[in-house]
Amino acid sequence: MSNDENIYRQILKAIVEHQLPPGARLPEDRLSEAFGVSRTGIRKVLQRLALEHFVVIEKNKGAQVNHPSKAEALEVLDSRILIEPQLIPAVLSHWNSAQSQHFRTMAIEEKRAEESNQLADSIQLTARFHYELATLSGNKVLASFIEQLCYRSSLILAAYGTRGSVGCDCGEHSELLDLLDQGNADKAQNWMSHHLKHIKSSLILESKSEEHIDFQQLFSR
Amino acid sequence: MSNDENIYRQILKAIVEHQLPPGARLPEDRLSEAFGVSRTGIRKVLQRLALEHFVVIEKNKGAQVNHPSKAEALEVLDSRILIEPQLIPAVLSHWNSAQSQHFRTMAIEEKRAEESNQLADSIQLTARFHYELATLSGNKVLASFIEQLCYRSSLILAAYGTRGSVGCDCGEHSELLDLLDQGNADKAQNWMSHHLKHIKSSLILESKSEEHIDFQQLFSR
DNA sequence: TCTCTATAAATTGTATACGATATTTTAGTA
DNA sequence: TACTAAAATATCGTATACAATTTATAGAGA
Repeated sequence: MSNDENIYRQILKAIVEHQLPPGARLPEDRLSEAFGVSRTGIRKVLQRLALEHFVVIEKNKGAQVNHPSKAEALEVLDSRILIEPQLIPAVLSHWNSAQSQHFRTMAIEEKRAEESNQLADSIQLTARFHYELATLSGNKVLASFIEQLCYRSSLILAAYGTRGSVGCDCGEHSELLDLLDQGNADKAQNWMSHHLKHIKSSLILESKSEEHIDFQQLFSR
Repeated sequence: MSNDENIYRQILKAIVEHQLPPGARLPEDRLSEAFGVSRTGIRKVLQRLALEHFVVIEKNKGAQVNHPSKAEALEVLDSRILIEPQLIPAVLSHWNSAQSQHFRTMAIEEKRAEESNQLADSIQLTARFHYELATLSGNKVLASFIEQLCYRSSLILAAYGTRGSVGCDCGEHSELLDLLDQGNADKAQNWMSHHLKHIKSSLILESKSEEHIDFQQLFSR
């Protein structure tokens, strides 16, 4: 793996695992010092992260971890709701016992991580489950888009998630695997749809002081 | 618009309008000279274009216009087939006579450009029609993904399109507008699906010497 | 004439330099 | 003390420099 790619992944990991919270600043000097490369290399990965919406770069102000707007949060989830269930038929056409076994293992690890409050692992595994499932559809273009949306979802949960529930309370991923093992496309599709809608509806999007605080109104009597 | 953005759009335009054909090399010096900025700025936009799959950067070899593989071509079209028809209901919910008028105008310009063999304009307008329609769905995340897929489709047509047919022979975009004006979601959805499948099936993906030539087999008797 | 090799040219990768902009600190004044 | 202004500091944007690598060229030998 190239050095750039390595740096990219480390920073992305820190963001999606909530080590770098939304709004955290990412000064180029500090990062270049930390990774032992010049600012040139750091700028490259920051620009990539910006294109992928993980950080926001403001001219002459540098990069900070993106704090997704409510609208963005909903759009990301809606996108997944639109796409992921539709991938199920293609996934089923590649489904076999080896695949099943692989995903079972992942689901178990995931559950274990969640139960033992291993936040970082839990987040990673949840995203990977959805991403690898999308990969099984055979369409790499869509799969990598879904991958991005999964990671963005992790960031969204950092901003709007209910504390503790990283993934979903609505049952386990293993339920989906049961349906896939049965070859039941319709039910699997429905399950996926409900699953994502449940995550969406679990977001706390109320007040949360979106960007602008109206002091005029706040202090009027 | 920032200067970077300006350079980015100019190069992207040249690629999707087939002025820079698949495989064309993009040396940093020439570009920096042409745009009157240092290589630093050029590298930035080349890296962006690479992330978006419009160019391919090979270590120590620089950038060249991407020559999409057959698999990539099919995956891009399949992605559009999966998503774009699904957006119709949301589009319809925002549909009104002003929108209709706007798209009618675009469709007419598009037809005119195609009839008078204005390749570049024709390509741009075709992509814009689909992109702006996606935007009307209200989901910016999906819309910008569709935008990218539309531009990638232009590049794919440069590589695998039948000469002349930039967009679609299967009727006009105005047909879709009729269905939208009627508020017929099902038919509009079907139309979109058929439209994209038609474009997909019009690609010439035969022999075309994909990457590796097997001389062993070629000269065996 | 062809092929191989050595040299030269072109091109990219990365670091550094320096001016521009933003942020913080400090000093001064009401 | 509170507020403003100015200086100092931090940080970014862009150009340039130089080493590393690839590509093109030229010449020698078969």
